Amino acid sequence: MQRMHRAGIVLERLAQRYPRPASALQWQSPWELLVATVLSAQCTDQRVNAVTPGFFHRWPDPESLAQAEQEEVEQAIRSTGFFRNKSKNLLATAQRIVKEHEGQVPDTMSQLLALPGVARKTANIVLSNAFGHNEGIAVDTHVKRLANRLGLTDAKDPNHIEQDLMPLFPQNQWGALNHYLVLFGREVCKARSPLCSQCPLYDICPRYGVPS
DNA sequence: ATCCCGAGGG
DNA sequence: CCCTCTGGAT
Repeated sequence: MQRMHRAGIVLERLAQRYPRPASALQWQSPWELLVATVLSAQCTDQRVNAVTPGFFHRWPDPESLAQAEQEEVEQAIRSTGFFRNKSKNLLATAQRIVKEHEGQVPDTMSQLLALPGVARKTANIVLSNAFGHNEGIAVDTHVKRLANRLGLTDAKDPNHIEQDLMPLFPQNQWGALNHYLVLFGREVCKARSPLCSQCPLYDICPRYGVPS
């Protein structure tokens, strides 16, 4: 089966499984989505959701966070792990947004990548979900794993995987696509003991029924 | 012990 | 390509 055809089925079936890809859009602003995405690194969304209400009440926009002390940011996000890196980067990002983008989260790839702590995965999430720009596909550990299992790519480097995936999917609604892929990887095509018996893609998966 | 919706640096 | 950063859940 050709990869293009396989990708079409992936999109169609996952759209059925996740009919309302709104949870990535639960955030009120690009700023909230950016912060939540940064916090989600190596951390479950449950723990992210535990700290975001307090965070956004205290620092609702880049202007307010830009004036914070790193110490208080660390305390606020401690439970999400990597808190020193995350707080330093978020603080510097907020200050840069105030200084160079008039307090608004930028909406271009190059401007997002220039923010400390923001690489392609985070930039793609923000571009596709906050701004509706279909510039790239967000490749995290989940997407990396499932794309390989489904035979959509043989690459291991996330940037190569993204280049392999982009031509396979119609270049629209990538916000929803990014959401589907991450959810599916987390909930079904799990790293250990994947739920193949419940998988909507088992019949097109080269790995279905193949031991280990 | 091991893993989790990454990014930066060597 | 490798390593490090982190707490919390299991």
